[in-house]
Amino acid sequence: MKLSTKGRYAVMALADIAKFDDNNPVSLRDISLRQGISLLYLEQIFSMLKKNQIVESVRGSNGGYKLTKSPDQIKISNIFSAVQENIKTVGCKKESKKGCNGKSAKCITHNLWDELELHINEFFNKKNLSDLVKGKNENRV
Amino acid sequence: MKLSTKGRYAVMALADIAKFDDNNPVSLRDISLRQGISLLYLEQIFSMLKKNQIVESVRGSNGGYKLTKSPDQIKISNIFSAVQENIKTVGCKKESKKGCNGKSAKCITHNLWDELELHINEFFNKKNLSDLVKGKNENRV
DNA sequence: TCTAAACTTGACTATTTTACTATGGTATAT
DNA sequence: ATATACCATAGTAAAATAGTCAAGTTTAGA
Repeated sequence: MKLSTKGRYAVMALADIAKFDDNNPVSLRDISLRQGISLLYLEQIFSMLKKNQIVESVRGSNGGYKLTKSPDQIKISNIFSAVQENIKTVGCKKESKKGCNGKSAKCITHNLWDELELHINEFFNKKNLSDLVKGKNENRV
Repeated sequence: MKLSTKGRYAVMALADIAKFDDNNPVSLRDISLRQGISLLYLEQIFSMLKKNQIVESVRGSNGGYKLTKSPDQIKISNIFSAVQENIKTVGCKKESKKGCNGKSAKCITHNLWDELELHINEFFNKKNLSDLVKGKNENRV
């Protein structure tokens, strides 16, 4: 069970932007250099973030990306759902696998995985971007 | 972020055994049929569970596996660590990747992932096998 | 005693997912 | 005008997942 880079990079990049409280757009090139993430990969991720109104873009030179809302209004869960980093604890929800379909027998552990999903999502709903940038600039590269 | 079948199957299989409170060993063949898990795959998983003293085996015909402890003493976290289903939220712990090594710059989101790991592990430490088999036999296949 | 049922072990493999890279654009500040 | 930035789609190498295959050993019971 591991977190993929897509979700992790998305949060890292947005936290990087959030560290500046001014309204200037931040270029992907800068984020790429600071966070050590491939520029082309970042572009992919930001395309999704933009589609989901987490960020807005400013084109042209000196352009880049800005957050659409203030950091305390952007929850980790918002970011994860935008880049389709979702939690999957159980395969027997949609598919009707043997031992766990709509019929009589429900797999013994089904409830456990549902609870786990809730438990994890609760965490992502509680945390927002501003939680990450407390003590701004202290570790800036 | 998803749970692999190895961990899920291990818990399912052990819960299946725990449903019987008697001391008779349960054969992998029976578990395989009831839970719809490949017998050969189960053998692999139980080899690990045995090495970690979660179960003990009884050889010969009418043999099978028994729990070494009572269900309420077997935590989900014990099972997961036995089959090496571990939580990995961050890649920059051991490897010294750019942007997050031992030096000055610590990746902005590092603490978040550590907290997430703690949050998830807390759940696995709280839950044990007996939590799963409450209302025993009601949905038995 | 014999044999089938059960456990044991290690190697192997197909499929899927991840984590990107490559290519070829379009838009715009300077 | 042009360099710098965003935008979009396709491809792909490596790793992880989810098993299978083969070749045993052990032992209860006929």
